[in-house]
Amino acid sequence: MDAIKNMVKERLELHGIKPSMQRMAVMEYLMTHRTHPTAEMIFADLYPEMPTLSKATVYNTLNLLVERGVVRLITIEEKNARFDACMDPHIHFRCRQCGAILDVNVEAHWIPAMPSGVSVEMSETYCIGYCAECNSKRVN
Amino acid sequence: MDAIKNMVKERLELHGIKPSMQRMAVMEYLMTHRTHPTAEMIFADLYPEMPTLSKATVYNTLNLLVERGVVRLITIEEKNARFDACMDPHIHFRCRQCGAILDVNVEAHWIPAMPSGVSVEMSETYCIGYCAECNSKRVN
DNA sequence: ATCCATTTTTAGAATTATTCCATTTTTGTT
DNA sequence: AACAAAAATGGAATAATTCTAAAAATGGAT
Repeated sequence: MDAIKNMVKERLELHGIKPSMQRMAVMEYLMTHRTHPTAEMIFADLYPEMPTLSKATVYNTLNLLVERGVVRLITIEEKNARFDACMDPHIHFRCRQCGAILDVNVEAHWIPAMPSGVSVEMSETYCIGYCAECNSKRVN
Repeated sequence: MDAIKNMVKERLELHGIKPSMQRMAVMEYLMTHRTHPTAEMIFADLYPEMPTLSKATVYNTLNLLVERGVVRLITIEEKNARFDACMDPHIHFRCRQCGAILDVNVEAHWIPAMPSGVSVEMSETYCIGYCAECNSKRVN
C-alpha cells in the first residue's frame, strides 16, 4: 500500500536490519526530510505520534544505520551530529551565517591517492562559506 | 634565539593575535606535534610545565586560532574536535580500527562547482577506512 | 496457545566535551 | 604609580551522547 514504507522496509532488510516500528519511523523520517536533521530533531518530530519513543532508541537506530552504511553521518557542525539518508554522491555546504546545510551534487566523490596498503571505505567533503541569500545581504 | 618560538610569534602576529605566553604555548604545541591533538591532549601535555594553565584558556585560544584561520578544525571524529596547524593542502584519513589520523597530501583541494551566489571560504575532505598496518592484520 | 531465549525498546542516570561566568591577573599607556 | 583594556583562570553550567538495568516485543519450538 504505502509505497514509501515499503521502500523503507526494503532498504533496512537489504542491510540486515530488522524493520521494527521505531527503526522504520527513523528511516522514513530521514528519507522524507532532506534537511540533515540532528537526532534531537528526529526525536522531537516523531515523538507526538509515538509518545513512548525514547531518545535512546533514536540514537541506537541512527548508530546502527550509520554502522551498516544505510545513512551518512555528517560532522559539518561541531555541536551536533547530522544524518543524511541520501547515498548518491554529493557534498555538503554550510552557511557560516544562517547555518543552513545544503547538498551540492557532484558526479563522483573525490578520493585522492592514498598511501599504499590503505583502504578507503568512505569519504566526505564539506565546504563552509556564505549561501547566496546571506551573501546578498552582506556589507562589503 | 629559539627559531621555533620566533615562527610561532610571527604567525600569531601576522593574524592579529597578541602572542601571550599561553597562546604561544598552544600554537607551538600544534606546530611541533603533527598528531591532530584534541584540546584535552594539548592541555594535558602543557600542564606540567604551566601548572596555572586553564583548560578554558586552551579552548579560548583554539577557538581564536580557528576563527582567524591560523589552524584548522578537524571534525573527522565525532567525539572530539581535533586541531591541525598545517595549512598546506592535504586531507585526513582516519583508521576505523586503530583510530590513527593521517595526513594525505594532495596538490590542491577539491572544491566542486557551487550553486551561483554561494561563496566558499574553506573546505575539508576526509576519508575513513583501514590503515596499512591494520589492513595487514585483518582476517578475510 | 504457551514457554523460553533473544532482540529491541525504554527512562533515567552518567559521562564528557565544551562554553559560560565572575573574578583575578597581566599588559600597555598616560 | 594609576588606570583601562585585554587575557587568563577555576569552577559551575550546558548539552549531546552513551550507559545501564529493567521492561516489552519478537519468534521459534513444543
